Amino acid sequence: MAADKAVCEVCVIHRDAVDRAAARLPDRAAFAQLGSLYKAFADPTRVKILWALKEESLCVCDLAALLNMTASAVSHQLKVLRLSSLVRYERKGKIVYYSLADDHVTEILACGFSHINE
Amino acid sequence: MAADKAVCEVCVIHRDAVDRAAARLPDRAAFAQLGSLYKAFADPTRVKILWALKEESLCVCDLAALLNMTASAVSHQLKVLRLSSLVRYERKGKIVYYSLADDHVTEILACGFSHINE
DNA sequence: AAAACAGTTGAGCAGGTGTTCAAATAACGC
DNA sequence: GCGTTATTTGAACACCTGCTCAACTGTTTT
Repeated sequence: MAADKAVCEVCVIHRDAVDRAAARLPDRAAFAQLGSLYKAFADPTRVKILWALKEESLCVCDLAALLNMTASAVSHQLKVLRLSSLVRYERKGKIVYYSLADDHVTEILACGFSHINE
Repeated sequence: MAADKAVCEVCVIHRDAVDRAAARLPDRAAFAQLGSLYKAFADPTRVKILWALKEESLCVCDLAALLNMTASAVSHQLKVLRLSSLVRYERKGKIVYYSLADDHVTEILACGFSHINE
């Protein structure tokens, strides 16, 4: 909490409220994780991919055809989703099947969807 | 669905699965909205701001002190949150108080937090 | 082995993002 | 009015993102 820069220390209006807020804030790492998690959802292409995988597994070519994109572009986005642990994959011969990693993904999609439909 | 580009039409592996997925996908606009919504959450600074506002309203200076940032930087991020309708504000004299726009915001934060803590 | 196919990867590039800095706006006190 | 304080805004800048293209893994088939 040691502010080394000349931020706004003089003009803190509500010291007590700031202290209470500071007390209930999770640690720095949690916010980085939360930001990364939402960032993985923060692109229409990736949301489409996740939505498409809600009911059944699909391979990269299927997703490319569904989204009318190149397999390369889809693969790049799948890598992002893989690194965020939002999807899992299973290789069967030449074909790689992707599916959602867990129910949290569906849950977060549902959260967002209900918000934009309010 | 008319693919005008030479995407991957030849190599669609599971035509029926792709058709089913296409049938249950919301329209294009919904994905743009969903992407924008998650994008507003997709930054540690903004997540901190939202988290700080969960319990009580705070002014810009309070947030700047809490996050150890300049009021300008905080104001820029508050503008993003305002445009996404995630926060509301109320002016009282010189001071502008910010608070969360509705319960959906808290809900989406909770969704994400429970995911990273699994 | 070679060709064909599904998928991945890295470089490159246009476009977007987050902070800083300086200037502008808005409300209060003198 | 003038100065001070709280907040907003726009330009500038470094950094990050998402797509394309070409090259590369694997795996199957011939």
